[in-house]
Amino acid sequence: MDPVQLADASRLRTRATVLHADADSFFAAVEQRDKPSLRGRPVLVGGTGPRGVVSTASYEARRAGARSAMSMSRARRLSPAAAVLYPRFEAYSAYSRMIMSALGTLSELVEPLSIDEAFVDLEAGPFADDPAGAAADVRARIRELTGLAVSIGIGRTKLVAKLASDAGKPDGLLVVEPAQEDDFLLPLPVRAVPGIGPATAAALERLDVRTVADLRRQPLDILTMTVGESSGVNLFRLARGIDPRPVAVSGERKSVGAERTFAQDIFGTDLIAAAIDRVTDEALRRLTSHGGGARTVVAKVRFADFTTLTRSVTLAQPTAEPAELRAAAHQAARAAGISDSVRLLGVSFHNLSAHAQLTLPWDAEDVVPAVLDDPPDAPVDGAAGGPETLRLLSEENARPGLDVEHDTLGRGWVVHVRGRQATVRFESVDTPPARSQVLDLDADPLLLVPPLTPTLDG
DNA sequence: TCTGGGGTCCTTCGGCGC
DNA sequence: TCTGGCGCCGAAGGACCC
Repeated sequence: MDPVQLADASRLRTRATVLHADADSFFAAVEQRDKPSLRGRPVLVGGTGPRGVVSTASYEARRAGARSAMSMSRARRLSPAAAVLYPRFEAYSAYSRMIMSALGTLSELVEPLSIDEAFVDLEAGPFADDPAGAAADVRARIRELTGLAVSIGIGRTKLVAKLASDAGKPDGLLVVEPAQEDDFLLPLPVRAVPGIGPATAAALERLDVRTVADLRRQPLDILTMTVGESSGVNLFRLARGIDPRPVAVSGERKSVGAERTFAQDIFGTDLIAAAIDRVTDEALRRLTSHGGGARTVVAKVRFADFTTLTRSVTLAQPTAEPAELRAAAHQAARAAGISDSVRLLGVSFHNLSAHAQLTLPWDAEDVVPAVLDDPPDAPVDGAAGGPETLRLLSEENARPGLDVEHDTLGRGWVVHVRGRQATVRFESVDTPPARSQVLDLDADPLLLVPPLTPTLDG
C-alpha cells in the first residue's frame, strides 16, 4: 500500500466517536470493593507462590513502585504493607459483565478487548452528537452499579481513544477532538503506542526515534526494514493518526490452553508425564467449556534456564475426544525431547472446530476424574462453580483472598492459613471493615464459597 | 530472592502441488 | 524432463497485550 492510499483511510471518520473504556487497576479495585478493610491500602493481586508475578497493583502499591508483571517478591519488598491476594476470576468476570452491559447502553457496537477494557462505536448509537455527555453518564452509572472507577478516552480512531483513556487515568475522561490530534499524539513516547513493546522500542531507539513526532519523520521503507513489513506499515500510519480499524464485535476464539510454572523445577520421566497429564486435563476442561474440538495440539516446555520451545502435532481431523488429544499432547511433549529440569509445561489446542465429534460411546472415567480431583496447584477460579464443588478450607487449598463462610460468623475472606489455624476477616461489600480473627479449623470449619457477585438489578 | 498465564498476531522457513 | 516461481499450509519462534 502506498502512503497516499494509506492517508485516504484516515478520512473514514471525521468526528471523535470512538470510545475506549478501561477500568482502573481492575483486579485490585474489585478486591478493595469486596474487602472493605483493604480500601485505601496497598493491594497486590497475582501469583502468591515463590515464582508469582503481579497481575495488578492498586494505586497505593504503585506509589511504592510496585507494577504489574513484576515478580511478587520484588513488589512485596517495595510495598511491604501491601495485602497480597490470589486472583478471583469469577468475581472479576461478574464485575466485567456489569461494565460491558452498561457500555452496551451507549451503542450496539461494543468490542471487549479484555476483561476490563472495551471499545464502543458511538456512531452506531444515539449519542454520536454528545460523546462527552454519554461518557460522563456511563461512568457515573458504572460507579453506581459496581463502585468501580472507569477511565474513558474518546477520539476519531481506536488509537486516539485508547491513548486518551490512558492519559485520563485514573478515574478520568478525555475527549481528543480531531483538530487536537497532533498536539496530543506527537509528544507521546513511542512506547505508549499499543503494539510497541520493549523489542520494537529498542529497534526504534537505534533510529533515534523516541516520540511519535520522531516516528512520523521516518520514511516508510526505513520503518519496514527495521520492524518488518506489517509492523512498519502499521507504525507509519499510526504516527499520522491513520487508523481505519473499525469497532467490531469480536470473532471466534482461535486457541485454548493451559500452562503451569512449577514452584520448583521438576525432572524425571514419570513426574513430567504426570505433570503433562494435569496440565492437559486443565486445557481439556477449557476446550470442553468452549465447546467443539481441535486439530492441532501444541506442547510448550520451559527449561530451568528459561529457554522455551514448542512442538506441535496436527491430527488428520479435528477431534473433541480427550484420549486422542491427550495422546497428541504427550506425543508433542516427547518431540520436545525433554532431558533437563523443567520450569513450565503448557498444552494448548489450535485449529479449533465447533463441529468436532466425540466418538461415542466413550468411557466417562477416562475424562472426568481430573476435574473432580482438583490438584493442589490447580487454579481456583473454576473450582467454586457450584454447590457440588464446595470444599472445606485447609492449609492445602488456602489462597489469600478467597471467599469463605462460617456457620455463625458469616462470609469472610482468607488472610492466611498455617496448619489448622486460619486467619480470616469476616466482611464483604456492604459491611464495615472487619478486624482479622484467628480460628481453629477443627473447631470452626470454614467452607470455601464462590464470590458474592454483583447483579444488574442489585 | 528475577522473569505468570491467558491469549493474538506476525515472521520465517520448509514442503508440496501446480 | 528439469527447473523456477508462486501460493498455500504447517511448524516454530517471537513480540505484544492485559
